[in-house]
Amino acid sequence: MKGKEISSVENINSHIEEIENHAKIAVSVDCVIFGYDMEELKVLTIECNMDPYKGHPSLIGDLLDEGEDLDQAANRILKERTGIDNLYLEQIKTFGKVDRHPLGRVITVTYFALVKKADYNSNGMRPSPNSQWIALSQIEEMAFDHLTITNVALDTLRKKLLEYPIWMKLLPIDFSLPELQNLFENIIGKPLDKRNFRKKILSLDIIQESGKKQKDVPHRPANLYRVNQKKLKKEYSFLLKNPFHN
Amino acid sequence: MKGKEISSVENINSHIEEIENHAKIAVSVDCVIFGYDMEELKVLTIECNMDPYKGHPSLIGDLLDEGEDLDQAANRILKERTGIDNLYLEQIKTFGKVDRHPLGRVITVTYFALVKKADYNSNGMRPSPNSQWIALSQIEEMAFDHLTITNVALDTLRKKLLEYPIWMKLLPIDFSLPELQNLFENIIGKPLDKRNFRKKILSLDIIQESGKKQKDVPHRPANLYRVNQKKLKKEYSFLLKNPFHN
DNA sequence: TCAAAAGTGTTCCAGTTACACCCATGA
DNA sequence: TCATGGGTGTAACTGGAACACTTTTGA
Repeated sequence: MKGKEISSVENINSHIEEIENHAKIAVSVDCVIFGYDMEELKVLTIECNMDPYKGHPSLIGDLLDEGEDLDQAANRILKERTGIDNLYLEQIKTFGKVDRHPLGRVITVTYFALVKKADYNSNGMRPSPNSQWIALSQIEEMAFDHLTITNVALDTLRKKLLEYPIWMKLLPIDFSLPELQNLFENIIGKPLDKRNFRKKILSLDIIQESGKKQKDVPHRPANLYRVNQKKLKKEYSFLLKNPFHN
Repeated sequence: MKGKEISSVENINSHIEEIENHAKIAVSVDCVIFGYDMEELKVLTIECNMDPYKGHPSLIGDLLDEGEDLDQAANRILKERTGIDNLYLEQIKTFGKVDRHPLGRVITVTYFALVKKADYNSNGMRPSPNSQWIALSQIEEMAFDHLTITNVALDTLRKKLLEYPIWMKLLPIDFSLPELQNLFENIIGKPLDKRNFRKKILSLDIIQESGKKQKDVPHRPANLYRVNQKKLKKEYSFLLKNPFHN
């Protein structure tokens, strides 16, 4: 029996092909925007007004424009919705189930972004009235496949958190070690030993004492730290700017 | 000064919007197909016949069809090009620079796949004549942004390799520890200590002696091992089937 | 002076690294 | 008997985990 040849040779990657006549598809970019208010990790959502998901929170996103790169689109969306430019963002995954959106076929490229909540609240912009921060622990359902997306984003964040000091993108300039530990516990989802946590973080040499202390707390005030910029530049320079990986 | 409201409320995720009239875009799925022939890690490529990349190797891919899920498309492409169904595959990243493809705008969702080369060679299919396996060490240029994609795939593979025994997807049923070590060294890119490597792998309890030995080698024949199916089922069941993460 | 949370060191264990010689086979 | 690569154990080191008391502030 003579072997059949594997597939034809014609291919988008090898030969000229009629791209114009081929199926084109709507592509959206959705962002899982994380913020941390010294208590809980939250996600910025907008209320969905579309059957069958009416009333459910959905992620922040938009359709990709013709002449727009993916990272550009993510940045545009973040700027539009938070008022902040150049947020830390990273592509997560692309979701493309045929029936994932009730309006028709839309595949979505997803990103996660990290926002300092103080910036969000104090830029002179008024958030759109039907958007809100929801604590991760409070999220039960979301529109479309957005709960799945949020969970994948959280997994990604968890992993990155242990590899790189991206937590700094969620914190104000001055922060305390207990606040940082709480952030970690929130994201990782389990309590950490205080002494071991401090030892670990301080050994990284990525933060330094600011000299300041907490004020007006009904207990011993914590020392405030800030990021060691030298170390940051030397070892994590990609955290200094918005990384365009594309 | 009264705060300006952030963005309008209308949005693909919140309100009904004219999807039909919005920009639609060609979407392709490209696969970085890895194979290992007991010597080197290789990638399956096809020769590009399109200016300005004529003659360069490119990845295996195709345009996404209207009613096709992303993972489905990846599977279809792999089946078409390798003759094998249900290969191990995982989504890597989506690349969407506006000018990445000379035929027009095409964003590409990329996957990596792992093939046992013996399967590829012995399924009665004749590979298409202009496709070939290229050793990673030999790859210098590729068409489009495929070199970038391949490098990202390799990074992903490197990380996964240390976390899960996905290397089994590259090896024949019976394999020796020196072969496995060589595979690791090939992917990680540096030599490993023989004793430590064996200790580590054997302690995972994921392989067991098959009782067989290498034949016709001009030196002491190595013991052949195979995967411990019980352990595999218990701890890595996702390796038993093609994982549809979407 | 009390309540509340901040800050601080040491010991133990497990996993990783470094390292050198004998063994089985075919030629 | 030689050349070639296969197979084996131990000691030192490193990083993580467990764990309890003292300090500082505001009320």
